[in-house]
Formats: sequence, structure tokens, C-alpha cells
Amino acid sequence: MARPPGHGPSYEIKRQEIIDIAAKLFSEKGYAATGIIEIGDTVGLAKGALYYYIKSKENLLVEIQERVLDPLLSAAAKIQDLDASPVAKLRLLSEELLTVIFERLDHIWVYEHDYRQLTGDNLTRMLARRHEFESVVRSFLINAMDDGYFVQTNPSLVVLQFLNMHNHTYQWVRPEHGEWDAKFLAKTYCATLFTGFSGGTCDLAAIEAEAAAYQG
Amino acid sequence: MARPPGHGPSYEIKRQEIIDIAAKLFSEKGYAATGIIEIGDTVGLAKGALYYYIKSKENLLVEIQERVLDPLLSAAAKIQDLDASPVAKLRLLSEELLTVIFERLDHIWVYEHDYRQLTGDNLTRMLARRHEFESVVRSFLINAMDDGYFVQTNPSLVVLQFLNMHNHTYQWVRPEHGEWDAKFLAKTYCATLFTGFSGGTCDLAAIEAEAAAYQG
DNA sequence: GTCTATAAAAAGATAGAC
DNA sequence: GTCTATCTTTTTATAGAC
Repeated sequence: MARPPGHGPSYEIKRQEIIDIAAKLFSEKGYAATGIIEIGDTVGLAKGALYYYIKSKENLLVEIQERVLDPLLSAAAKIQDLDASPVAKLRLLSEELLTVIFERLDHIWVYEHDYRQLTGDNLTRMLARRHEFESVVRSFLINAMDDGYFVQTNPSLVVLQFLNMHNHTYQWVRPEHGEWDAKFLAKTYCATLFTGFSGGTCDLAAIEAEAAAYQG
Repeated sequence: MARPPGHGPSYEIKRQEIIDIAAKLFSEKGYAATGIIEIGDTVGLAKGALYYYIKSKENLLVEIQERVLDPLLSAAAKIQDLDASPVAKLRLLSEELLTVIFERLDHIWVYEHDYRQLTGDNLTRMLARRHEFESVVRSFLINAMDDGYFVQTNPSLVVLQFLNMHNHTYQWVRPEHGEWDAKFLAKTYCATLFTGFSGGTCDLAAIEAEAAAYQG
């Protein structure tokens, strides 16, 4: 995170480039199956030089996780503070989540597959941040039920359906095809989920209009 | 699969037990991060004895994948042959899929995470079988649209929502808690999805009744 | 059938030359 | 900053004794 003292700005630039490449390789072969030498080869550095920039292999994994969680949690906090209906907030969060998935697809593969390979404090901290995000989703969904938008049911069950729908997208989406983007998928997912959660009584057009008003 | 000639029936029993244990360990630590020695230790065999039962580490992975795909594809084929409405077929397939997830949760972790570590023919064959299953889902959903149960849209988009909802369940479900079972989750998922896909016009009770009639 | 011993390769990480 | 050389451990897999 904070770079060692005595390094110029090019140090941090190269460090970020190394994390980029690690994320790409980890996403393709898995964290455990990717060697440090392979990362070095792809960056264009021998092992010794690579360790000048990184602390350890696990630390690369930590930074990749944070590149996912940072934008996710900051988006969640911003939406939480809006004076919008809970369904509009869910619609905005859906799009933010899918935006991260589209923009950092390789990071998401690592985020979804390899977080359990973290150890000690790294694992504890990362799990806490994951739960933090899920809590925001949960609060929006509970508010939507309490305000009469959705039928009252077990909140956990609704949270998990919402997350299932979004969090499995990384397995098949192809951002480079340009066929679908985050906004379109958010609209589609929310149409299905909100209609289902409300028993068909949801005014989708109104929700889209309200969400759009907050996107400027 | 076919056991080497000259072995008694206890050979195959122990072989299956080794695959059980491998699936458990792979699901907890990941395929690449689990060593052959660790598997031997858990089984209670030294490395040499272990290789008397297995061909290679990758072969263990192949067998685990097949333990998931075999019941999935045979269930899909059976449902396909029923003289039922496409929505009832989807409801039945949903329950079968969730049944496999509940009964072989450790296998599913490996199935979802580590299939890309297969090489050569193993990878090709396994990908083909995965696509086979998805084709069945696709055909049911297209039939449901053509028969007027669901609103007409891009089939791929409907398939992927259906699969997202189901295939991410392994991440959070806890069969040992007994709180939810496959039938309950299938009912819940299908209620959300079918209401969403139909725009709220679906008769859920009728679908449940029709599906139940086929379950004896 | 199960073991120990051994290969032969590759892993993560460090030291020190340049 | 980057390299090579080295350390230490671990990996999958085999050979051969018992």
C-alpha cells in the first residue's frame, strides 16, 4: 500500500502494472497454480527484481481483492446516503456491481475463486469487508419489503437471490464483445428480480426513471 | 473408470473412498493447492499406496467432475422425455440441480472452481458435457417463451439468469443446517424467475401441482 | 497392498554481485 | 534496479523392498 521510503513515482507505477499482470494470470490459471516466475516473465523481470516491487505472492492476492472491494464499498456508501426509494437504490447498486464486474473481469475471477487462500489477518479483514457489502444489500432489500415494494419474506433468501444473480455473471460475460453492458444487464436482472420479489406489482418504468435521475 | 484387471471388489470401494476424500480436500483448499501427500494422509495411506489406486492427480479431478455431470445429465434427459409443460420441466430440473448441489456440495465447489485446470482431452470432454446440460435448459426456456408462458426475449439472457440463480448457490448454502432443502429452494427460485420472466402472469400454484404430479 | 527411498522438477523467497 | 545464484521446501510420480 504505502510504498517503501526512498522510491520515486515510477516505483508505484510499475508495482500497479505488476498487480495488473498478476490479476490476469491468476484469473486464467488460478492463484495457486500460477508461479512467481511466470509473473516475472510476463512483466519482463527476473524473480529477484520482481521481489523488489512486491512483498509476497499473498500480498498480490490481497491487493487484487482490495481493487474489487474498494470501489464496491465506496459505491455502496454513496448510494446509501441518497434520498431515494429502496428499489431505486437496489437498481443503482446493481449497476455499480455489474460495472465493476465488466471493468475488472479478471480481478473478479480472482475475487470469487481465490479469497479463501488468504491466511490469518488478510482473510479475516477481507471476509469482514465482503460482509459489509452484503449488509448494505440486505438493508436495501429489507427497506423495500417494509415500504411495501416487495412481498414480506425471509430477508436472507432475498439477499441471496439478488447476489446469486449478480455474482455469477463473471462466469459467462464477455465485455469485449460489447453485446451487453452493465446498464443493460442491471436493467434486465432488476426487472426479473423486482417483478419476482413483488409478485408482479412493481412499476419498473418508475424505478428506472428514479434511478436515472440520480445518475446525472 | 474401468478398474485394472486382477483386483477384487475392495479395490473399487477404496478407490471411491479416495475420490470422496479428494473432493472434500479440493473443495476446502482448491485443487492446485492440495497435495497428493495430504490426500494420502487423510485416507490413511502413504503416497506409494495411494498411486496403487489412482492414475494421477488430474484423474481424480476428472472423476469428481463426472460425479456431478452424470446425475445432472441423466436427470435432464429423463425430464426432457416427460410429457409436461416447459415450465413444469424447468421446475423439475431446478430441483434436480439443487439436489445435486445439496447432496454433493464439496463436489460442486470443485466442479465450479477447478474445471479449467483440466488439460487436453479431459478439458474438451468436460466442457462439451457442460454445454450439453445448458442446451437442455435453453430448450426448456425457449419452449416456455414459444408456448406463451414467458415474454419473448433473447434466449441467452434468460438461460443465464436461470443458471446464475442456481449455480451460485454453492457459495452460501449449508445443507447440514437443514434450514432449507432442494425442494424449498427450487420453489423459491422458480417463483422469482417465472414471475419475472412472465411479467407477473404466471400461475405458480398450477406449475407446482403439475411438477408434483411427476414426482410420485 | 503397503511401505520407504528416490527421483526430478518446481515452488516461494533471499543474498549479494553488478 | 536488475541480475544470477542459492537456499529450503514442496511438488507429482516411480521403483522396488517387504
